[in-house]
Order: sequence, then structure tokens, then C-alpha cells
Amino acid sequence: MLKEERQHAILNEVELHNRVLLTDLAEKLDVSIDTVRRDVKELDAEDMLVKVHGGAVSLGFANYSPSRNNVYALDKKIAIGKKAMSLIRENSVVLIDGGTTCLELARLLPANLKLTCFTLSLPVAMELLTKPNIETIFIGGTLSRDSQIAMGSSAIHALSQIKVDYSFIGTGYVDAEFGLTEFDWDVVQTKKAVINASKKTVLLCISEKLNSQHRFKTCDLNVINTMVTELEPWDEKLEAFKNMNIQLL
Amino acid sequence: MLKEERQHAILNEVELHNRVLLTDLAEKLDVSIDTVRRDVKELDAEDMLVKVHGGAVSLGFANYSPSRNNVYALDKKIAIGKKAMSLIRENSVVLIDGGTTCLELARLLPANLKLTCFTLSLPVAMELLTKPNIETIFIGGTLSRDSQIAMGSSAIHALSQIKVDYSFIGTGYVDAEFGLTEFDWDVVQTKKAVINASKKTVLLCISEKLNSQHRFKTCDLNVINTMVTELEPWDEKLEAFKNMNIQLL
DNA sequence: AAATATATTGCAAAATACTGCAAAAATGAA
DNA sequence: TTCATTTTTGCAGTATTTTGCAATATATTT
Repeated sequence: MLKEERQHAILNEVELHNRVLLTDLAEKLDVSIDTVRRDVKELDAEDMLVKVHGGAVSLGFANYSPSRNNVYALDKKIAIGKKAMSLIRENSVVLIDGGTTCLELARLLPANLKLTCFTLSLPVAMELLTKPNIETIFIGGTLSRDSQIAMGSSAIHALSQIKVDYSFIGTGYVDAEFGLTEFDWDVVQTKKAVINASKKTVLLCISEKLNSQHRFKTCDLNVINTMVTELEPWDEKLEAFKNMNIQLL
Repeated sequence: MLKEERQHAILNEVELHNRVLLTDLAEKLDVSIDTVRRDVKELDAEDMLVKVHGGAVSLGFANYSPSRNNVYALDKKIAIGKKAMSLIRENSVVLIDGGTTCLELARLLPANLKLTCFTLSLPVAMELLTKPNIETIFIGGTLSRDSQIAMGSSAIHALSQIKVDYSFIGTGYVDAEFGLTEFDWDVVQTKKAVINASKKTVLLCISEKLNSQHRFKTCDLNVINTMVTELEPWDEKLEAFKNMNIQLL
């Protein structure tokens, strides 16, 4: 088989599936993984696809995936995502909310993890679609322009039909006493529906949001099962949350 | 055998198969491999084919590029989008399907147009969110990695709950006799649901797809109200579609 | 921190390409 | 036709490219 031929086959696979694993390509094309890796490297240099760890994604996809250039406190959010990852078991069913912290969690999901994943967020959905082993189900609804999240009655109704093992949610504000609060009423309604749709709810939250509040209340802290922050467990900022029935990560 | 004759044979092979191995050519033409190599080298210098390590590929094969591919039919699709735009009235409720042609329509929607817009397609949804006066509602469901579209029973159920003024759909293949067909069964099911959810259905279709067909049938042409192509109304390719009850744009 | 998966690097074997050369074939003028 | 000239062809030796493997480094996952 000609090298050019093989590279065409790779491009076709990538265009068709948007993301492919090098191991799959090697098997399908019946060459060593080194050869596929070299091919993908060349094609990447020619801007025919984008090489990623373990595989390749199509240009179209790489362009849709939102940039995280100006994400506030990115490293903290990555740290939170990594901690939250430890809760996810293979073949479980989870829901990932919108927001940049939840998006980081979606990014961190390994390509080989088998998972069923619900989401309300367009960017999260885009990210999940790059993972070959994740079945992604989008909860439809009216899309909010600024948060790029499905909301409204149809989203709430769709959520009422499911029960996931874990949901990972963000919040605008959190306070040990007042619980989770938001700026936006519709967001509150949707988050309530998310919490109802999950056996366990995990709150992802950077430390800046601790002990802050706003007008509309999503829920009390005791309905949250786990709170994940980037802080070490003994950090004093977490003091107020310690003698509540919440697992702190 | 004359050299010229042999080179013609080589070109034929290359045109026919897009790729040839020098070893195969040498055997088939019953000359040494050095001779075919020299022939291929000459043909390459004359830009009749592209010589590669171990063989040769046709010009089309060598120039293939997914990104360039996308801009290829872009003008046609933009033309179609503009024509389709003329059907959309302010404050109406429309549904825009997935596919690159429908995405062009979404791109062309003016920023000041007030509209309620349903869609199943992630890229279309992203695009619609950039338009300040369009209310976008995403039809949820299991997302297909390939087409980035919501499909499956939940999408179909959600579609059963709505009735839009116009739906704009694409198709894999269309034939005057066989109607609309697709490669993928799930896509067919979803498109059927889309058609049922709309008062009027508009098919957006570049001329390359006319008179082609595949395994699974979406619907007959008579359930389509309007077909939009980039062709002029009097184009002969449209002849077969003219005495059906379809508005041609 | 350990274990696993993926990447990179250098290397050697195999396949392919290039060079120069001589024999064979074709060409063309006497 | 004949013979010199040119072109074409195949061969042998040498370079280059491609490929898979192993060792090492890096990244990722547990």
C-alpha cells in the first residue's frame, strides 16, 4: 500500500468520525502504530488534521472547540476537574453542566473512558463529541445566548425524565449558610431540575466563589453531596463547610 | 511496445484507480521497473500525474484536502442559502437541519431578523447564538459524532411536540423518482420526524445530489413543498422535477 | 507515587530510487 | 540496405526512503 493511499484513508476516517485513535487506525490499515503516528504527524504539519494525544481530530472539530485563552483561573479549574474525575466510574451515567469549570472536566475525560454523558451545554457537548467512547446526549431547550446552555420548560421537562449517577454542576455563588445562589432566575430553575435528575450532585467551585451570594437561590448546601474546590482539604476557607454533610475534595 | 503507448497505458491506470504501484505497472506492461519509473518520472514532469515513493497517484488524488473541499461547493451553498432566505418571514418559527448547506443558511440570517429557530445541529445552534434577535431552541437527543446532530428516540419525541412554519432540511441523496434517501437509518428516522413537525418542508440541495440515491428512504418528493438548488429555474437538470407539485427555487 | 499508555529517538532491515554504463533497438542519411 | 547516431532499455552498484523495533522519555491514569 502506498503511503499516500494510507494517508488518504486516515483523512477519510478523521473527516467521517471527527476523532480517531492511532491504535484503531493502525489496526484498520494493518501497519504499525509508529507508521500511523508518522503519517498523522505529517498530515498535521500539512494542516489536514490536528494531532492530539493518542489520535487525531478533524479541522472542523478543532475549530469549533471553544478556546480557553481568557478563562479566569484556568489552572484552578483544571485542578478541580482532575479531582472531580476521580468520582467517575467506567460505564456510569453522568451529567455535566455548563460553565468553564465543567467544561474543563469534560476536557479532562480520557479518550478511552466508556461513559454515558448528558449535558445542557453546547461547548461541553462539542468537547464530549471528541471522545470516541462517550455517548453524549444533549438535553434540549431554549438556548441562552451568554451561557450557551439549554434552559426553559422543555429542558426542565427533559431532565424530569432521567436519573443520572452523578451530576457535576457549577454555580454563580455559594455560601455555607445561604447555599447556592444565582444572578439569573432561569438558571436557578434549570439547576434545580438537574439536581432532581441525579442520584448524587457534585458542585465544582473555585475558591473565589466561596462565601458569596446573589438574589436567587438554587438550593441549600445539604442537597449537595460533594463539593470540589482547588483548595487543600485543611484550608481554612473550607472551615465553614466542614461540619455539614458534604464530602469535600 | 512503443514508449508513448506504454505511457498512455500508465495514465489510464492512474486515472482509473487513482493510484498505482510501479511494481504492478512493470509486471502488467512487461518491462523492467526502471523503465516504468522513467516513464512515470516523465509524466510527472509533464504534470499528467504525481510520482510518489513506490508508485504514482492521479492529480485529483494528490490535491485532495478536506479544508479545500469545504470551500469548493461553498458558493453554491451560499447561493442556496440566499434563495432559501426569501422564504423566511419575520417572527415566524422555523427549523434548520444539520449539514453544511443548512449551516450556510444559518450563517446568512441577518442579525436584525426576529425569528424563533429550532435546530438539531450543534454547529447550526452555535451559529444561531451569534444572532441577537433569534431565539434558538435545541432539540435534544443522542448526539451523532459524525454529523453533530441530535438523533434517536428522544429527539424524535421532542419533534413530535412541535409544529414549525418552515423546516429547512438537507439530504444525502435525491432522485426525482425515488425521493430522498440516506446512507444512515437513524438519520432517516430523524428527518421523517422533522418533516412531520413542519407545516412546510424546504429541501436545500446542491445540484451534485440530484438524481442520486442510497439505501434508506426518507420520503417521496411530493411531501417536499419547495426544493432549493443553486441552478437557474430553466436548467435542464431540473426537468425531471418540474411537473411534480414542488416549488423550485 | 506507581502503573499504564503514548511519544520520541536512534537504528537496522527492507523496499524503492538514482546513477552510470553498456547492450539493444530505433532512426535516418548515404 | 548499411552504418553511424540517437534513443531506449535493463543491469549493477549505491543512495535514499520507509518501516518496524527497542530503548528511553513524556504524558496520562490510578
